[in-house]
Amino acid sequence: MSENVGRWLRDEIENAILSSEFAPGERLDETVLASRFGVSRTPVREALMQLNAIGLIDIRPRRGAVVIDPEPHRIYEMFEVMAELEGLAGSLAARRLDEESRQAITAAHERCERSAKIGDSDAYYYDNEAFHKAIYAASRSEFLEEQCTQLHRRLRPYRRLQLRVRNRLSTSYSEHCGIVDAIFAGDGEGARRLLRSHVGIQGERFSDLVASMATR
Amino acid sequence: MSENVGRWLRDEIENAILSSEFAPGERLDETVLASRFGVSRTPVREALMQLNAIGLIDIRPRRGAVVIDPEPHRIYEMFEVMAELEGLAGSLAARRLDEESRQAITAAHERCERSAKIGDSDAYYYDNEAFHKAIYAASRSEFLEEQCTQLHRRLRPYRRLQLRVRNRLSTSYSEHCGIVDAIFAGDGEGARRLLRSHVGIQGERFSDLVASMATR
DNA sequence: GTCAATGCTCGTGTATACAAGAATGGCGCA
DNA sequence: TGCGCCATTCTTGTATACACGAGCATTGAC
Repeated sequence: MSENVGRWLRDEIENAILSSEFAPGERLDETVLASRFGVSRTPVREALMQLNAIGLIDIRPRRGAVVIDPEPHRIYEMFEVMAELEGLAGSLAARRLDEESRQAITAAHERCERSAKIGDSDAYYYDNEAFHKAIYAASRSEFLEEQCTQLHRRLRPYRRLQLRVRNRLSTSYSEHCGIVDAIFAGDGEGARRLLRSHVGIQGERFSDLVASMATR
Repeated sequence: MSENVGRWLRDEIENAILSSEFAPGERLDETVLASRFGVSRTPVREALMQLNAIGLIDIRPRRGAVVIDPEPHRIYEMFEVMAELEGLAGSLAARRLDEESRQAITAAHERCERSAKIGDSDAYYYDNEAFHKAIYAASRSEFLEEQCTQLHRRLRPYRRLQLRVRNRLSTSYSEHCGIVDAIFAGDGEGARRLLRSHVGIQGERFSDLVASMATR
């Protein structure tokens, strides 16, 4: 439990939304949430305000809060921006790589390899997240790291859906290999280009996304 | 005045911070703010929470809120990310340009020309902002537009300082010309490259920034 | 004289009460 | 029987009260 109830609640509700326990479009009643978590309405309101600022829910005056239900084209736009930021992180990482970051990336990359080899999509999901976070950290730009982490969080549910697509696991891993090589070789532009196409969703991957969103 | 007091207050306090009325490092007392704006502490707290989420202030439990005083290297990182996002916006704008966006960009560009010619740095400051926003809109990516607008807002005070630097006005305008040419020619990669170097702060422009921050 | 501990005061964190607006259901009229 | 308007109820928005924690000052002891 975090230092104050509001932040703790924000994390709780955020996780509930990201894990689809609170479905998109669902109304979030302050009183219901308050009794569910055993607190008063005040910290619930604080948590909702923060989620509103993050962009996870929509609060309309006198109308209450609802979980945002983003349209596919908006998800696409978010991936587009994510690709750009990850590309920047990769290019900075390649230029600024130090021993510590190199080890962190290597470790995460090897965990991805194991998960991909045995085809464990859940394990790969977590290892993949660690891999990308290692690259954010290696960029040595705190602000960029924060922005990437935040956007990554919001896109988390859709990333998970993507991994279900046939062959995506091994494709993803082989793309990781190229990215690691570029970063370790100090090839900033190469890392940028590879990360951009790794993260972005072009062509049939967009229809995969739409399809998986429809059947969820 | 906005629909609810909290949002109105957020804007008021945000403007006060961005215009340096509330200096970096300054303590924001809830009671003082409440009496100053003639409201109770509740909406003040809501506004502060939102500003905290945006990243303009820092709220520590039982310690209250202080205006964030970003270090120069962090400002640099923010410009670095901004450059990347604007580059993306420019490349998308070049590929997706329609008549409406073309006219908006042209209009803003011509206003910049007038302000630059007469050396009116304040007018140029506003026209420049409109110019960049026209490019965000031309990208036809709502999410990217939001992200750019938000980051632009946070960097606003420093942009203003930068314009004070000798010759920056005319240099900036001539860079705009190249950007407009690239976008109108449908040259996405050219627009991206030019915008990145236009927005980013490399070399001596970083020391200019640090110097202007110190003497403000 | 200096350092540490305790107590007081100020300010934030949470709860609750009250008011205002929006939505829904019922009743009346066409 | 259907549509529209009014009233009631529910939910949010704001205010205020109370409690807890942190910081600072003062006093006592070494």
